[in-house]
Amino acid sequence: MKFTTSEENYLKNIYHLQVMHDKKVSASMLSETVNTRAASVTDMLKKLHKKKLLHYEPYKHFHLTETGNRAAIEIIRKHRLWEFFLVNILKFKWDEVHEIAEELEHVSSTELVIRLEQFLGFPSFDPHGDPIPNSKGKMPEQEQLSLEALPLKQAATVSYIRDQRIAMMDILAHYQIKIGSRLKVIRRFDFDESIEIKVDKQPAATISKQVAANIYCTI
Amino acid sequence: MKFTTSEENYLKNIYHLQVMHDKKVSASMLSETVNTRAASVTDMLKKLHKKKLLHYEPYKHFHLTETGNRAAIEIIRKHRLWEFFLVNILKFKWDEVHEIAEELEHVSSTELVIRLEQFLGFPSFDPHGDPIPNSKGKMPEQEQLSLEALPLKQAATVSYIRDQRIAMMDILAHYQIKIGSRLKVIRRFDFDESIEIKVDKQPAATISKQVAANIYCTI
DNA sequence: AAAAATATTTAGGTTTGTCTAAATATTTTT
DNA sequence: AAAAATATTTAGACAAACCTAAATATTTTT
Repeated sequence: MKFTTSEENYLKNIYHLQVMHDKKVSASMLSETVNTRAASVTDMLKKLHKKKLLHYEPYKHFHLTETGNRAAIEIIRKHRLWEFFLVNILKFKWDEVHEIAEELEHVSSTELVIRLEQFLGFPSFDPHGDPIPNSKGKMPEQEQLSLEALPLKQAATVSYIRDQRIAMMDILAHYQIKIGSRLKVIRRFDFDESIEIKVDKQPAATISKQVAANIYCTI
Repeated sequence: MKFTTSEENYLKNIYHLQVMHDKKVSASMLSETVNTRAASVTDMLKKLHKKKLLHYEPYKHFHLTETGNRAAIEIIRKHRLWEFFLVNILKFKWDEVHEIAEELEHVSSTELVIRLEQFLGFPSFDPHGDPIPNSKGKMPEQEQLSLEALPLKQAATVSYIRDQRIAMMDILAHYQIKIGSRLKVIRRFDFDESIEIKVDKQPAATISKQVAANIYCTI
C-alpha cells in the first residue's frame, strides 16, 4: 500500500505515542507531535480509519490496526536506516541528520530500502541508539549498555547484571537497584571513576567503577 | 529558495525541453512531459513567472530566467548524483533507477547533496552518460562517443571527427555529415559490422565500421 | 451531581495542484 | 486573406490537507 507523506507522518507519530504512552493516545497529544491543529487531526483520524489503518471512534482513544502498525514500522525502519547512512557513510554528526531523514523516509521504493540495508550491513541500531526493525518489521533486542557507557542524564532501565555473585547482590540490595529500576547517571568523578546515579525516586548515590561496570541497562 | 515538488518538476522539464528544442518551448510540449493537462500547465507557468523563475507572456513561447535555470540545474544535479549512487553503490541496474531518483531529487538538504557528491568521488557523468553539473551549476564537458559505441536509436550530435584526412572528409561530405549534425544509429549489421544511420532529415544510409569509428558525437 | 474546564468534533474556509469545458489566439491550410 | 485546425487561456470545480470559530462531549473540580 502507498501512503501520502502526511498519512505517513501521522502513522509514525501515532506509533511513537502508543509506545510511549501504553496505547492511550489522544488527539491533543497527536496534535502537538504532528504540529497541526486538533481539528485537522480529527480529519486525518477519520481518513486513517476509513483506510483501516486505525481503530477509531469519535471521542474515544484510538490505536493503530495491525496494518497501520506494520506501515508505521516500515516508515520508522526507513528513517533509521537513512540516519545510519547519513552518519556512518556521509559522515554527518548524529545531531544533524534527523530533519534530512524525515524527508528520505518518504521515498517509496521497497527495493531501495532493502538494498540500502544490505549496503549498510544490516545494522540493528541507528546513531541515536534506536532499534532498526528488519524487513519483516521485527525490532532487534534493545542494545544493552553498562553504566560506564551510559551517557550522562540518559534515563535507562536496568536489564542485566553481569556478576551475579552474592557480594554484588548485596551491593545492589543496598542501593535498591533491581532489574527494571529506572536510573540515570548524574555525574562522573575523574579521580576514582566513581559515578553518581539516581535510582527511581531515591536520593542520589555514588557507586564505584567496578559496580557500574556490572550493571547493564536499556535506554 | 525552496520549491514544491511540483514546481521542481516543471522547472526540470522546461530545462530539458529548452536544451532539446533550442529555447522554443511550448505549453503543449510541456503538458506532455509533465503529464498534465494544458490548462494546469498554464496555471503553473503563471506561478513560476510570478516567482521570477520564468520569462512568460500569454500565448508566447517561454523560457527560464537565470534563477529558474540555476534551480533546474540543481534538481538535475541531484537526480544524476542519486542515479550514480543507486547504480554504483547500491548496485541497481541502470534502467531501474530513474523513478527512484525522481523521488530522491526532491529531498531538499544542500549539505546532503554536497556530501553525497564527495562520497561518490565527484562523478562527472551519471550511469546513462548524462553530465552531472557541479555545485556551481557548471556542466562537465560532454562525454564523446564514437558511432560504434552509440546506443541504438539514441539521438546524438556529431561533435568530433578523429581522422581528418581528405578521404574521410570526402565520405562525410557524401553522407552530408558535419559537426552539429543530428543522427542516430538505426541498425547494426553483424556480417561486416556496418551500421545504418539516419542523419538530420535525410533518408537512412549505411556506413562502414571504419567510418563509424571516426565519428564522435555527444548525446 | 452540577458547574467549570478541557478535549474533540463539526461547519465552513483556504491553498495547491489538478481537472473539464468553453472561450480566445495563433498558426496552418486552402 | 479567409477558413480550418491547433494551441492556449479562462472559468468554474474538486481533492488533500490544512485553518478558525463554534458546537458538543468528556473529564475534573467543587
